Amino acid sequence: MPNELTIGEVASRSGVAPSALRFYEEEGLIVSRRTTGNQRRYERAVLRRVALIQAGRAAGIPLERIRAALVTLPAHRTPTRRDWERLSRGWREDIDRRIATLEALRNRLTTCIGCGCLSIDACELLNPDDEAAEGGSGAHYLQRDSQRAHSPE
Amino acid sequence: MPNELTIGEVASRSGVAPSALRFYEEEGLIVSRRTTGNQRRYERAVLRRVALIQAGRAAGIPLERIRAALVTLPAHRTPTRRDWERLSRGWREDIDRRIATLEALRNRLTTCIGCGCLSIDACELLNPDDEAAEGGSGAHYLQRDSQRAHSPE
DNA sequence: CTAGAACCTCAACTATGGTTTAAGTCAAGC
DNA sequence: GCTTGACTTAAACCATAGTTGAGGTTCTAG
Repeated sequence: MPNELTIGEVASRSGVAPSALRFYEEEGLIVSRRTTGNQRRYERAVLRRVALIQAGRAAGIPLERIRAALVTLPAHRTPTRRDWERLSRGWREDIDRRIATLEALRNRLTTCIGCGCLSIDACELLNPDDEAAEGGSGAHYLQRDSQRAHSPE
Repeated sequence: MPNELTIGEVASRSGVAPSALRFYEEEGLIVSRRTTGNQRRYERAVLRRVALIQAGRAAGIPLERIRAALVTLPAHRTPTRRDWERLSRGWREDIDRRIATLEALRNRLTTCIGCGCLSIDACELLNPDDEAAEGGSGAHYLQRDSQRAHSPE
């Protein structure tokens, strides 16, 4: 059990491609020391950080926000509950907001499908502004959140 | 009340930039006829389609999927409940899956914050593979969905 | 000592979802 | 009839989140 890891080891253990790890390092999300031969060596703690990055990505949190959260964590020492609590609070709010947006949209879809309304023309999702336009834009109720995620598969 | 709309009218009524409307047309999500002077004129029905595009975008559904859904809708006639039902069923599943993923992550965050566990090292979110790596990748439980959305503000 | 796997850098490329810019055309009001 | 605003195209550009490829180096095993 080595206590320093090569990029390949981190990659296979975390499921993140070496190219992505290098990219995360460029972006300041993780760090590495270099061997005399200029190869990266990672502390085991980097696995935790990479796991957090993956969690954040899965939640649609932009890398920049993840980076901002990670810099508040100790780079070497195991994070304390306090560290972790601070970090996750912000993300929770984010996730809550995104869930709320999706649920609102889902409800609207359901209403539009299930409604016994005489005319589909009365549906607010399908008819943002069509008849009753009075300047401004339709579909205000759809808050676009700043989510982003990539399917690397 | 004109029954054909210029691109500027569609833009201001829908809240979508003219450049985006042209882009949607290129991508086959909407159509327009041209005046003798080569300017676009839109049927009012395009407003409904644009509203759907916005709804899909807000849900993180990729444009290509939205396009696929839209081609099943009548281009000119008002969609019937059947049309609409068919389209929205697929999206609902998508939204449900995305909500489930987010909720799973949120629960994990909450557990990790709230747990009275002796060591944060025991947390599965923070320790995907760290001690107990047996090949493969960590954080399997985080299904990355193919969401995408942009904040145009 | 040498083959081959794993690593290095840098630049270019991918995909999505558009915006911006340049150069020119059209439509409407005065 | 002319100015002004809205429209046209095409190509270039933006951000995010990486991947790919070329060309070269290092590490490890036999």
